[in-house]
Amino acid sequence: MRERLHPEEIQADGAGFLPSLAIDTVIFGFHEGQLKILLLEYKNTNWLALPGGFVRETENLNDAARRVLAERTSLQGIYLEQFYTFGDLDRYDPTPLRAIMSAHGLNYSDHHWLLRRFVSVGYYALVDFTKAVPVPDLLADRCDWYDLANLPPLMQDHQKIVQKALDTLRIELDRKLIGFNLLSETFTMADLQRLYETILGQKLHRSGFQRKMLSLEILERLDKQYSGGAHKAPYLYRFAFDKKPE
Amino acid sequence: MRERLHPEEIQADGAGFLPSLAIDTVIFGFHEGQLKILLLEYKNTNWLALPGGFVRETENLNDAARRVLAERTSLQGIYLEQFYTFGDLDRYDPTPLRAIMSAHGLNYSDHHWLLRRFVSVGYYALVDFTKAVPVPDLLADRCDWYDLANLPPLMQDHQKIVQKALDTLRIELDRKLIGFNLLSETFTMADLQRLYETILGQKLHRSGFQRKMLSLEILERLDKQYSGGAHKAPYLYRFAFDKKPE
DNA sequence: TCAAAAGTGTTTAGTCTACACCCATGA
DNA sequence: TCATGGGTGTAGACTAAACACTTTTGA
Repeated sequence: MRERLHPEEIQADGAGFLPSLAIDTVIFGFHEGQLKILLLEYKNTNWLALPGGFVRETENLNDAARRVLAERTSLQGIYLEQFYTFGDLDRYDPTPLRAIMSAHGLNYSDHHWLLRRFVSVGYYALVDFTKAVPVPDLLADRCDWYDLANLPPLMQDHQKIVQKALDTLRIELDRKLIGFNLLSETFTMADLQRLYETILGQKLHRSGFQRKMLSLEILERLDKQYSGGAHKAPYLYRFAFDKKPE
Repeated sequence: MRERLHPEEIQADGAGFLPSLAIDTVIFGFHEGQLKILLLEYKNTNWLALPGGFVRETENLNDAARRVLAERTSLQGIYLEQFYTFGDLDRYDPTPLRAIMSAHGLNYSDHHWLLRRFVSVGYYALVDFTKAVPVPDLLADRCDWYDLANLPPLMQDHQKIVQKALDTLRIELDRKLIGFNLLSETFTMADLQRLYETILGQKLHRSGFQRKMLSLEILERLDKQYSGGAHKAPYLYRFAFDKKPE
């Protein structure tokens, strides 16, 4: 079921894939008050990059993005949104990829399809941190979460892609009620508020936030959660998909 | 200065352009209370299509869109925004293009690059209707404005592209103050309101609209316009770019 | 002086902010 | 019973909607 980039695909002339077109995904997670994204670390280099992939000739663009997402997180049915297509010429810098390929003991000609210019369609995904199982791709030896607030340098223009994804996420946050996709199925109002504050980068008023969220009428109140803390137990909530479809 | 698709480019194997990648532009204009878009009519067929083009190998994606826009409207420095990239498999229907090429007396093999699958990056542009000079491309014999409210059937998925462009325009309308790009340099408050009402598809309250626009502090009030009507003359306004940059 | 359109004032309703208060809970 | 976090109440500020009133213009 799981499909990966196979060696023969790397060596071939890109056959079976649409040429000059790539996909990059910014996969957001939320854990311990921190927004995180999934990054790949390439073998024998210090290059960090966004999970990406290519579009099969017989595959919808959006399906290709879903496939990339599923390959890296082992998750299906995740919130995924296309946000921008990056096509500047200065994206085209074969140096890192050549180094990565060398690290694999592969030395291709400068005309290898992976070294040519790509236009890349950017997607962002919102996943439940506790459910995702990061899986490296063939060229990488690690796939891990990194704090968005403290990102290491990224390959090519991936820093710019992350920034644009975050900008889009902030704008869409209240318009599309997408924040819930970053939490477990049940959560407290405080969890939700911490998430919103982290994404937006600003404090929100507790009582106002609660009222606003409840007024949307998309939250289902469940039993209280007895956390063991010396204070009133908070209610748990669940996002009720059916109550107000987008 | 003006660059067009030359015959040798059509006949060649797409050399010089990024393969499998296209650009489609939804060019909005506003005239006599109607939102309009520019469409191309192909020779000897009844096919109508959005102005489009391809990306040169040595050209930024956004520059390619600007080039396409300039070629069709003879305008520079126009508001242009990328809004979505369309990559479904069912976009791929070579029938219309084959018919168009036949109408030109050209009979190419099924492997001609124009007949292969394309992923298309969608842009929308907002132009001053009175300034644009529609210019057909090589394959078309007409380039004209059509009422958005009464569109004829379009080629391939162009109807869907137009709809998505309009959806985006509506969402961005107040967030980015982009409506002004559709009017002449000076306009009355009534002009502006009619434009907003047309884009949003709903009536707005006159006094509230006026106050809201003025409160943005981006409109510069000029002399009154004596229209000859038997009523109070309206002020002319100008959009003051410098007052509140985006 | 009248009708029509433009500009502004005013009343009202709704929403958001800030603070306050009470409740539940385990130490 | 105390401290702490959770839930709701409420007064004031701000914003938006609806309506009314005045002004300007040419017939």
